[in-house]
Amino acid sequence: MARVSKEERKKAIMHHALILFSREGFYTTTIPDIAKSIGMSVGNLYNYFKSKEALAKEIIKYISAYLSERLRGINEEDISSEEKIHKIVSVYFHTAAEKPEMIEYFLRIYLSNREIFQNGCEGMICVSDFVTEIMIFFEDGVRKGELRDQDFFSAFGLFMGYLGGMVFLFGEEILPKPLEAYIDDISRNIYRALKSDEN
Amino acid sequence: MARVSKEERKKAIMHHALILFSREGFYTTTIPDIAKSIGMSVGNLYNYFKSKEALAKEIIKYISAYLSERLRGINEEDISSEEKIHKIVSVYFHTAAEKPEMIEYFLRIYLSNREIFQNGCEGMICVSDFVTEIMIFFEDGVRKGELRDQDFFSAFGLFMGYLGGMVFLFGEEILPKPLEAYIDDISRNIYRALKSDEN
Amino acid sequence: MARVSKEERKKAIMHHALILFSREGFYTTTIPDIAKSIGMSVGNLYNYFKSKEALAKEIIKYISAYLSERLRGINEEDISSEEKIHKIVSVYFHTAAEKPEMIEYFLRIYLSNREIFQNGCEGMICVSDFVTEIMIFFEDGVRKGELRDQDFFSAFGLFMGYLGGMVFLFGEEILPKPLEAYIDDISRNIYRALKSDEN
Amino acid sequence: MARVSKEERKKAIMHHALILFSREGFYTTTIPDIAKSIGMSVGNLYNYFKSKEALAKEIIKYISAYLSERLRGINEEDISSEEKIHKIVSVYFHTAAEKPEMIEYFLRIYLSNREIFQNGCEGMICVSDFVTEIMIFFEDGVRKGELRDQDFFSAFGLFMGYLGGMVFLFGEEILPKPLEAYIDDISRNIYRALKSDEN
DNA sequence: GATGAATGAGCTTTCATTCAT
DNA sequence: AATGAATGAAAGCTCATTCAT
Repeated sequence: MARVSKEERKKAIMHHALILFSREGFYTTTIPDIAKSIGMSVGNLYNYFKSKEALAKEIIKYISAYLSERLRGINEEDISSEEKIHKIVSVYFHTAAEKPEMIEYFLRIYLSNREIFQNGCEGMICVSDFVTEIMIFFEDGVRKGELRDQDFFSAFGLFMGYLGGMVFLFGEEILPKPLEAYIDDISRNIYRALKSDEN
Repeated sequence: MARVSKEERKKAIMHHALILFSREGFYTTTIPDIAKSIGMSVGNLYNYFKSKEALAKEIIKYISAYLSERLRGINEEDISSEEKIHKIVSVYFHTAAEKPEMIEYFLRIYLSNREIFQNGCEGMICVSDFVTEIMIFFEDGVRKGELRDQDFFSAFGLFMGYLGGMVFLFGEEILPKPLEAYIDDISRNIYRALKSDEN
Repeated sequence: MARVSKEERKKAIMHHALILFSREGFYTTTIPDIAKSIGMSVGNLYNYFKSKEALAKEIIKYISAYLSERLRGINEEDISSEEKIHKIVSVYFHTAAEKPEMIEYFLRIYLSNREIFQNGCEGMICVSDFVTEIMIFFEDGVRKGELRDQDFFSAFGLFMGYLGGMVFLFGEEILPKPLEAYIDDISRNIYRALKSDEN
Repeated sequence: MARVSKEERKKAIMHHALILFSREGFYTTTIPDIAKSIGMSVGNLYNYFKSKEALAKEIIKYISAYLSERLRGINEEDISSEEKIHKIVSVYFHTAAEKPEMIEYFLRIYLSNREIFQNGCEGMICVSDFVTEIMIFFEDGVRKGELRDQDFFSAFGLFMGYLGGMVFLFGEEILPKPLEAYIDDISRNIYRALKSDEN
């Protein structure tokens, strides 16, 4: 057990907790549930996270870092805004398909349980990396004349709400096709909504 | 106490529970909390709803009925799809501003706590009225040639995700302006995304 | 509803309660259950019996009266003790087969829930009619020289314990044959145990 | 607290619960009552037994094991059936006198509350050890020609019903003499009922 | 670091009984 | 006599967190 570093152990806990929280909900997942899923004692888990809430907060920071890193890659590419939109949608949906727990956690745990994230994650502090990348994408597009210059939140809400909504529908098993099948449609819709009129 | 009918009393309970659930969350709102907020005993509350979950399910049905009724009014008007979009966004945002508990409940309680609504509200049964109205709007628009003929869920996700996302941002007090200030922007974005190319 | 006398109404309540108590147990049967089974309101039921316990006590008195009446008939017949034993066993088993609720109530509710019958039915006050008839049977037999003169309770315990035990086994669906099939065997065993040595 | 093993702790809980259940009844004994009687917290009690019913079931198994062990000793002795009957009655009554809670539990809790023991203790599964020893005693006696060959249940019901009935009368403080004073009478009655005719 | 027994407050739910009508 | 909404105490059970080892 002493083989792995404290940091690796924390990661492992977060990974297991993320899966349980996203699958069962924050309140319906117990600390013993999490401990058992890692094969660790309840008491020891508290050596790594001082409370269930603290664990939940660290997880959302981890997810934000993960997603923003992927967005940063796209932002750094020298491609049109239209192509970037397609890539962002693609990354989001592929993540939702391959690591559904991440997006589910974002939507069902983080966004929906204000009371848990109140102290320490107010506003969007704990997901600011992620928001920043969307902002960079949007402002780049406007600067290049590819996107209409509108209120940032109108654009941000479109992106996040639309993608989140689709993943919700997918999670409810309402969508008749796999998520990836919607990438083209949705990218097009977003692009049409955001593009500048001269294009 | 016999002044009010059993049905009115149920409505009153639902109203108080709706406010508490949307404000504090399902799990962090207790039955005694609800009873106290109405000035009713805990035991008596169970004469009206057989469980906390049953209460939550009746509330979402009530919200779906409320919203779908408003949408039906719009669908019945003889106006363009563009105007309808504007009216739908307007109704949604005004509801969110005036009865924030309804939209918050929809987003934070209903959509995010699958386990609560599993038995009896699978799929979107408990909000089917509402979904139906969106479908009618969309298919009418396509039939009239005003909207592009695309996958319904691509359109539905745009509507519900986008509007929900904005209300989320508003609830987090992130939006710099009141919700209503975004009606024009958002209506335009949605219309651009959905309209047929010949328009 | 005013057609029937108060006494008839009480009987009806006792009858329904007897069935429910014997089938489901005293604590697992609720007053609303009883009220519903008669088609009467909960409040009105309390006009006839001042509490659940009072109802239970009246029921056991009723059962004792019913059984003792049958035993009195046997005691008054001019037949041998051996024949009387056979008739008593027969009455008991036929009652258990045809009105199982009576014997079940006696065994499972009355004998097993001391706390309910503590005030008002101490000792065997509420079943004294019944005990008295067994005592008459036994003392008659001794007087006639047909039964051994032994401690009354040794004889009473044999009668009541043995018969009760068989009904228990029957209720548990453990007996391979119907109750009545055991009448001869059991009568013989009791007679052998009790008869005087000169016979 | 770590002085005692988990198994010893379970035994201790069962012991205290047994006394309370037999004295006060299953439904009138609360989990807090039991916890308090051991000096343990309510929550911790649930670390040992997953429910009140599970606790009740383990207790009856324990009692059955206890009694059957004593009966096995008697069955293994090389003595006549008449002597065995005397010893069995003696063991039963001494147990009832010294550990009244055991017999009371058997009679008042186990036999009378079917609903509690329905899942997991159907038929006589949870007391099968005990029933088996009575069966061995009876069949040995028949084989040796000391007991009449009759239906096993006619004999079993006599044994268990009679002994149970006497303990009931004792528990009701109806018997004028201590239980032990009845051992000879009752043994004789049982022997007369069961013995083969040639003896 | 690691364990898991122990705590106890607090949850949802039940139900005998009352009482205004 | 009759109704059934209303009460509220108390039940069984859960679970985040602690702490002795």
